[in-house]
Amino acid sequence: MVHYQTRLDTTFAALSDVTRRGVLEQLGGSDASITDLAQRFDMTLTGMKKHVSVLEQAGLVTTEKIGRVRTCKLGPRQLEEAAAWIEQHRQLWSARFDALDEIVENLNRKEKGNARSRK
Amino acid sequence: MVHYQTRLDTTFAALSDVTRRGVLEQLGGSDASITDLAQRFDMTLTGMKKHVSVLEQAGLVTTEKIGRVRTCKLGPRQLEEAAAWIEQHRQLWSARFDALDEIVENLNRKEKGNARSRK
DNA sequence: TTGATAGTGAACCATATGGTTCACTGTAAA
DNA sequence: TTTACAGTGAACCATATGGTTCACTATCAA
Repeated sequence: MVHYQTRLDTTFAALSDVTRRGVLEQLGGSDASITDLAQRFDMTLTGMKKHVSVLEQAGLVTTEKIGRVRTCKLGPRQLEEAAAWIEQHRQLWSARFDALDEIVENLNRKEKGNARSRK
Repeated sequence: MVHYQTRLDTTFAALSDVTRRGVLEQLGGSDASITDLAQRFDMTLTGMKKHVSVLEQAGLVTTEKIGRVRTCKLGPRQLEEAAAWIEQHRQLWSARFDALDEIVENLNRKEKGNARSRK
């Protein structure tokens, strides 16, 4: 049905790494340079740069280089899509589980009824 | 703070593949065997088995083998965790963006004020 | 002008991922 | 009792991922 598969792919993939989720939390607090982040997560500049690139690719982060420092900020609200997907399916899920609950309950009730009528 | 990093890793990783998200949608409709799914997604049995294993590992799907067919159902509600993480950060996000909006607005207002006083 | 600093890119490495084929087991059906 | 079917596991393949080092560029500061 939907067509943003690839976007969702990259978004979820970006979120599937502890370090990157950490970076997002960090940036939730305040903007930071690559160096800041590399230090905080005990990693090479190059390594952190890669993570930031992945996040940027996924639109979760935006960066701007001023002079020689690149500042990273939380990006446009791409989490929305991921949230929407999950939410949609969570509801589906719940519906099914609720249905299941109901069936089970009905069975229990019948069970009781049968037990009573069998007496 | 939180400690379920690994769980989140596997959940998000599981969701980062189109086929697997497709399987989840499929199972949202009705339970299915590996063969069913393999056909529907034009893939080897072995390949689909792997996907199902990943989903099962992530707790998004449960399976039960009866006779020679393994039936896959939506699993316990592991989406909750992922949803919770995203929701939490979405709010953080929004807060920051709202703050930004406010700052911009204030700047605009000041701008106007200055313009007026400069006249 | 000379260092130090911040980031970048290429090359490399080990491991993971998404897929296949092939050989096998266990179950169902004729 | 054969034969067909559903699934499994091992081996393999190409590509992606998460990380490193090293050599380089650009910029800031003394």
